[in-house]
Amino acid sequence: MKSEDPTLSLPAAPSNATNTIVEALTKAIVEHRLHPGTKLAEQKLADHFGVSRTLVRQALFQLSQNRLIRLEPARGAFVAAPSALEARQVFAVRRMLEAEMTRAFVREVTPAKIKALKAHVAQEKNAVAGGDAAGRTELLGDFHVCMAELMGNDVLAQVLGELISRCALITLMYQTASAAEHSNDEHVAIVKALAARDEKLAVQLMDAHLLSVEKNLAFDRKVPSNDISMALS
Amino acid sequence: MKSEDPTLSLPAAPSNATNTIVEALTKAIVEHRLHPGTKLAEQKLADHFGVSRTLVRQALFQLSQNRLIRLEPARGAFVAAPSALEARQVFAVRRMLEAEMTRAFVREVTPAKIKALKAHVAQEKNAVAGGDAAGRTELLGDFHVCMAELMGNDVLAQVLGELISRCALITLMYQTASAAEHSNDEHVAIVKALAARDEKLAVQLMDAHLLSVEKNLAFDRKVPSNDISMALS
DNA sequence: TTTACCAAAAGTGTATACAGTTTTAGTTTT
DNA sequence: AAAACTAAAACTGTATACACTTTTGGTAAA
Repeated sequence: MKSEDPTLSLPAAPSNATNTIVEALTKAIVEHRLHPGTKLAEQKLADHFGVSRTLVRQALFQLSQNRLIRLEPARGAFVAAPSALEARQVFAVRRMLEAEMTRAFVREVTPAKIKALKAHVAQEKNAVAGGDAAGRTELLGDFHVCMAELMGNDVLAQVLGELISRCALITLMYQTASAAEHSNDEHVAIVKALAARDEKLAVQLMDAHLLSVEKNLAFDRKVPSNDISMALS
Repeated sequence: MKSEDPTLSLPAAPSNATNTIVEALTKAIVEHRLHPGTKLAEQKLADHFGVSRTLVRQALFQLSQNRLIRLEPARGAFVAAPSALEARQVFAVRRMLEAEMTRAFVREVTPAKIKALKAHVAQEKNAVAGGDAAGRTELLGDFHVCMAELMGNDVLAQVLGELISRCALITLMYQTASAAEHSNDEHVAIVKALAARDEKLAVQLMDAHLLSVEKNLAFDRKVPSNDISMALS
């Protein structure tokens, strides 16, 4: 489902080692093995990955652009703790963008596209049934990126992907298992409206869905911070 | 007009020297002193700015994330040459996002906000009257970011800003002076509709405006590539 | 004349070294 | 005992060094 057009590919993968580090840290943060606020010291990471600080610094800079970590001048890198305000703003933008996306999707819907979405929703169901919070969150987010990709607009898919990954931390921190199940049900309903070419209903369901996801986040939870090597091993 | 909330501030300005380089290169690219395709050799830039390659590399990486340059593994950095396809996709996303933004703006419009927009449009008029293509393009783009900021959603302003800066190169390459004047007129009309709280009209004008900007880009022009030190001196 | 090849030059990718800052821990002072 | 100070340790920011890859320019072969 990932686009492979080289002219539009993301951050131009600077190298392989750096990307390995980025992915490992992303996974650790997103899976809650590294809690918000945890300090990521460059030398410790370099030792852990068996590379020099140079590559670690590249990786940290990339992660800071993804909003997964915060870079404080002369103080170092810390796992980000997105605020409730930021979450609300991200969701407001998503509602704007996805309302129009849904409208456009209905206008050029095809049986093949519906089939692809249905396949995706089925995958979600499995992930939600299993207990894996990280995989579940990723798939639920991918549904929206999937729609964008099916419309053939790589820029849209990328912008939406960034917005979703930006609130992935938030969603992961605050979304309960039952809320995830609810999301999956709503995806099913949206696909049904898309298949029926019911523009008004599809847009309304999408908007309600995003509002519901946002409303179900429990912003009052708190999380401790912990050790790097523990989390990555 | 710029938001100063530290929790939402952009790429966490890694340092000052790096940012100086990023800004100097951005200006040079956007002002067409560095043409698409031009190679940006690290050592030459380092010499020019009187720093080590380390800082230049950081700057180049940042520019690659802004899509102003392309990073080719083991080959180096080149000024980007955005394709017509990418331009169309960026504008499609902008139309989606800005249609909804306009709708939301009308719903919470105030005299103060209208006043701010009018002030901005007046600034544009001056820039368009003068001959400076770079300043003109920046101000015309800022009108849209300005609307986003007036709505108090920093994330929206940032996403929109990225989209606009992403097609700044395209716009600059292909937009004529007369088209710029046309844009300014359309901004005036949009502000008028916003002030009248005419949602339908405002949205329609915004959509037409973006379509018009896109349609007036002359994608068939070609540009040569040239020397770094010339362009930066 | 064109193509193929090869060595030197230039350039990128990564590691290391060093300077300046922040954090830590111990000691003194109130 | 708490607060204030200080020196060492740890860490970040930047420069430099070196290995490896690409580009270049020239020579030889077709």
